[in-house]
Amino acid sequence: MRPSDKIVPIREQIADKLRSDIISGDLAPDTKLNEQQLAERFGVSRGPIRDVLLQLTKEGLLVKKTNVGASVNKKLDPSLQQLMVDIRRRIEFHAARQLKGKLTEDDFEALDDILNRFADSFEKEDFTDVTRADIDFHKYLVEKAGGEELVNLWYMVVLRMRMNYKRIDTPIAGVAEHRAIIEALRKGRTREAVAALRANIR
Amino acid sequence: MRPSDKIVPIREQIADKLRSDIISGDLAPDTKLNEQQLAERFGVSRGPIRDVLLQLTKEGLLVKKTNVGASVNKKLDPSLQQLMVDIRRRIEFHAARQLKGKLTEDDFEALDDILNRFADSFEKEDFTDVTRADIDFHKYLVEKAGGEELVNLWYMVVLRMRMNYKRIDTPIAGVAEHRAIIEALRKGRTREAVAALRANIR
DNA sequence: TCATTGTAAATTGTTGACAGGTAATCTAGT
DNA sequence: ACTAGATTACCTGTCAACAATTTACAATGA
Repeated sequence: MRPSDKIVPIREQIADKLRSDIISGDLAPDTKLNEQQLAERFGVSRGPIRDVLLQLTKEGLLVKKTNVGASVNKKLDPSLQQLMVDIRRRIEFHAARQLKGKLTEDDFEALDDILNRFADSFEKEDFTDVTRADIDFHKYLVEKAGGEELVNLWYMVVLRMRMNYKRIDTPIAGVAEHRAIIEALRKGRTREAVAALRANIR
Repeated sequence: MRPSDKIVPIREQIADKLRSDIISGDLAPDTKLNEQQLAERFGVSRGPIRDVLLQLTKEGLLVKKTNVGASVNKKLDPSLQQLMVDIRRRIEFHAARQLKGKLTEDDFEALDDILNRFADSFEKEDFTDVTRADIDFHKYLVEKAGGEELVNLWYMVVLRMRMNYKRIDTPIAGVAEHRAIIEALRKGRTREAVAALRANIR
């Protein structure tokens, strides 16, 4: 089976869409999500929608109250935000160390592709896609190092962080920072990679 | 509404039961969980069961494959385990710092109650309950400091850690270690509390 | 006027049935 | 006896209808 044949379950697609909407700020905090409305919007029944809402709740993007429903979570207070940054760094540093000498040429190619997407979207000023590419970039490294297992944990942290960076003050890092990470990894210079990541994650 | 009136949704109870079974080792890794069987066992339909399985998957206790089902996750490899310990410490250290001067007499009472449960279960050699009490103790602190938000993240880490400590080699800390944590917190000595936590989390 | 109680609308939780996919079993042919 | 292909049984994913709960609103009484 070719990679391009990979089928994506409906409920994953819905989850991705909602995640984007929340992170980009299209869905403001405290916005209530109605199961029926979402079901009609995506053309499915309420079952898969409930799954998605439960997932996003576990990821921290939503909050659910019994018999009331799900709504968009609020921003983190500063001290928690700092903790999240700290934890995210721990995870990605760990990934960088694990990956020393483990990345193939295919991997670097895939990372380059993601960075190109990043650059294109940046030029078009499509910052939602920029964010997506940025997340994909880091996700690739984390997954390669720790598998789906670690990605789950990382995802929770990074998504929650991203909710706090609103459109206006988006301190999105440029392409250069990411290239620095790749170059350090390619040369097997773990310390440099870690330093580049530290500068990039904030 | 008195706290004792708090109603616990069925699906929470089922989740708790399954979590216990997995952490205690009653359900070995790779054990497949059949939705229909669980539904009959708990006397509900498959709907709530699916919710629970999805939750536990997000917590990292289970792994789901599309159209195949959920099964108990494997143990973490050592390097990931170490990362988990590291992250858990970060979270609880953060909690200890946040809580300086914030704990009321009621809080200390509640913590004492939990420790008594811990001691009782320890004497009866009911190590499943010991684990539960241990988790409750730390959970209380984390929740007080960071709310449900932080608990979610913490939970994922601590549950995954606990899966690795099997019955035989359970290096469960004693009551004394926990008392030391409480005493340090009571006196407002954050550094001591952090040190006590560091010794306790391993 | 305000508080309270009762009713109605809307929304979530749950259920059972159906459709689609996976994996195990069986059969046929070498 | 062993492999390949077809068939069957089982299980998950999805759906639509029903039950239970909450919320909003209006009516009643102090």
